[in-house]
Amino acid sequence: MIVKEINHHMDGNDISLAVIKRLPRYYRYLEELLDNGVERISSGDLSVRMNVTASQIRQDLNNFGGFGQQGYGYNVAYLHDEIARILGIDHTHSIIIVGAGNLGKAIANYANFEKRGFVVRGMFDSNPSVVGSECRGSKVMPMEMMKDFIRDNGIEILALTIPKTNANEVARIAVEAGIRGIWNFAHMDLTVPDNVVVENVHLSESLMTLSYNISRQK
Amino acid sequence: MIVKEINHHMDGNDISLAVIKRLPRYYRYLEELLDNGVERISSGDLSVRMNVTASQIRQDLNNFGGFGQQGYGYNVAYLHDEIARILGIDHTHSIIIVGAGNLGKAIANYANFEKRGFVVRGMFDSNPSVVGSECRGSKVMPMEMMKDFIRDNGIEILALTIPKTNANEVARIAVEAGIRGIWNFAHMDLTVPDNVVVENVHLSESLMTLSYNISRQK
DNA sequence: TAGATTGTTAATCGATTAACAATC
DNA sequence: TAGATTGTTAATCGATTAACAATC
Repeated sequence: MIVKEINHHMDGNDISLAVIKRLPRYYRYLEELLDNGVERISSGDLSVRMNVTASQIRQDLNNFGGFGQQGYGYNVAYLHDEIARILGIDHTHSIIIVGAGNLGKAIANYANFEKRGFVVRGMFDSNPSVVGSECRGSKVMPMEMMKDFIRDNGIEILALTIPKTNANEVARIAVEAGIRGIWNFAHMDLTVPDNVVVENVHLSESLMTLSYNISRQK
Repeated sequence: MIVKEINHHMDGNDISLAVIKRLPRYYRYLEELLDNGVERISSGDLSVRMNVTASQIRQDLNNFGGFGQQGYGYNVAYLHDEIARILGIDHTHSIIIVGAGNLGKAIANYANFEKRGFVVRGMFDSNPSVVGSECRGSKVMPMEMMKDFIRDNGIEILALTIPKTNANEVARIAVEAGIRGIWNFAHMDLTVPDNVVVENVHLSESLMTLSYNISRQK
């Protein structure tokens, strides 16, 4: 028996990546409107501010539900909170950082993440001379402790800021321990099971894209 | 008189962003093949390694030229170098970093960039207590010196690792001084002239995407 | 109510994949 | 030469934009 899929995508897994990648930007603009005391906004007004089409905004939002009202537009506070809920940032997430180098420390010290509910619960490093050092009020632990730490503390997210050499091995252990997502800064593609999410931040690739665009500029 | 556009896109500005974003990944895989002593590769073999279609690889590459040979495939070293040339990383680029916080320092210390020809020429910060401190062999300079420094040293790229409050103002000054591209880590959209390239790295947005995907995972 | 603006369908546009003749 | 594999055209698929009836 075929059940017609309901509109609001309760299964949630058929929304295109392009749409999902735009949600945080909507969220950022709504936050700003909220800070400026703006109560409501139409897709037309928002489209001008964000430099996208009003059509796209309405299409994107309607993937998740009808958050607006004809003749009125969208209530900023309400839409803001709905997007937070969609993004899963209406509750906290526990993170550990593996790799206590410059980048790992930068992320650990990044206050804004905590504001969004991403809480750094621990840091790990394989280098004995780094282990034990303090970073943002917590001591850097040795790699051997990672697996149990993930299990014991229900860690959801692993921020991976180590060279590519050991990245897949660390990922494998973290997956075994039940990690849900990996924020990958290592310069390689991780191999993980389907139920584990990987979000790549390949800084050198981003810089190469910039280089390309500069080169092609008249 | 209408001149039919030649195939290799000498004007260079009509290639889709999707293609361009894939180039650094091709480059990374070719580098790896090169390191492993692989001499030639077919689009079919590469497609298996990279988990994309062979068709896409051939289409992407043919935006820039016919780098392969029927019955043979692609010469790894040659294609590697050609992609480097396309990306504009066959020569060095001068960078300054504005914002000598954790992230700025992390980028400054990131040896891999130098390997790709991105050379950090200076760092700047508005905080007097940071100015003068050493970072990777060079002293952090006060913001007031940035404009002249860009001009005098022919700086191409500005890595912007400051809070959003002053980001647009710094960008404006850098543009006046002749900057070609901005690698923007600030949580906002910069407003720059058309001939200046902006590449955004919005870390919190990346983390929100990860959060979304975790939430939707069964 | 009249005007504004949504939600949603239809039309367009662009990107990906498939297919195959060309050719090494 | 025969087999392999490209470069490229055509077919398909998906995403964006336009249009407008529904409705607040």
